[in-house]
Amino acid sequence: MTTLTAQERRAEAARRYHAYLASCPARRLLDRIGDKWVTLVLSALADGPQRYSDLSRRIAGVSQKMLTQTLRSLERDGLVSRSVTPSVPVRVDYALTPLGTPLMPLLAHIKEWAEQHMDEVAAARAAYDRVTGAPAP
Amino acid sequence: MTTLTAQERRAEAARRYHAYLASCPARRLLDRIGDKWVTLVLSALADGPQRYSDLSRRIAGVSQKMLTQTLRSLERDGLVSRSVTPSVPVRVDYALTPLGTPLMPLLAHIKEWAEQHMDEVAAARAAYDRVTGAPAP
DNA sequence: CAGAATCCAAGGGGATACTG
DNA sequence: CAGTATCCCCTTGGATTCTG
Repeated sequence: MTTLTAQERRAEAARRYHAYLASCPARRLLDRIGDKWVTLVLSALADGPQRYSDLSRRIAGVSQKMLTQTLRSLERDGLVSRSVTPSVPVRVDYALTPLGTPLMPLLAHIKEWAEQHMDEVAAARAAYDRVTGAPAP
Repeated sequence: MTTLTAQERRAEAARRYHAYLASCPARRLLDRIGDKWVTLVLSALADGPQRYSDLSRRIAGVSQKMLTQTLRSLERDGLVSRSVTPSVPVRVDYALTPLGTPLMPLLAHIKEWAEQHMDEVAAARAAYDRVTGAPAP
């Protein structure tokens, strides 16, 4: 007999659901481009190959840790290539790959939607806060 | 004289950059749809209005806390409407608004891209891990 | 039924310092 | 120059309990 409490059944359902989400392509994509630095790095590289220090300057708000971590993850995903020139000091160039390039039109599409609709969202938010009386607790 | 150390100048640049990002429409949109439960709730509601308990069952992995919090934020953004029927016990229905509805084609577009390309990303990831010898530290 | 409130563990991410 | 390593804070989110 599988005697499970309601709690245990819910926990099991949640576990399965998480496994499902981990395999969902759309969710995986959103996890990547939802990352703050990922989109910024990709957008910067859309203008052409860049050195590490160039990226660091262009994306002024990023820490070295997050920049390196983001670049590593993008390299691992095959979206960005990393090429080292063994000079002194070393020079490292990053660039979009053939796999990463077709991502840019999608980002452009998202940006377009945002510029068309996000002001309405902002207005809705202001109206909501006016009614509830709370700007953002 | 504005005598600033290199650290102070970098900190100031980061501060400005964060302020810029907070006002960037595309970034704000990505922050929303990058949220795990937001997309799942919106997708569920795309099938028509749903009660709280319906959503809770359909999105099996979500806690009540996150479901409520997500619904509140979506209501605040004007993407979802909340209607209370004062019966006993109360009944609450959620639905996409005219502002939230046009978001669905965008999500469909993202999903389409993901299903076309995410397997290549997975392959790149596997190749990367094979070379580096690390499945995922 | 539809939440609100509280507690708490895990992880993300910044600041700093060091290196080949 | 292009990182790596470490510390540490603070947010995120799950579990639990209580209510109208």
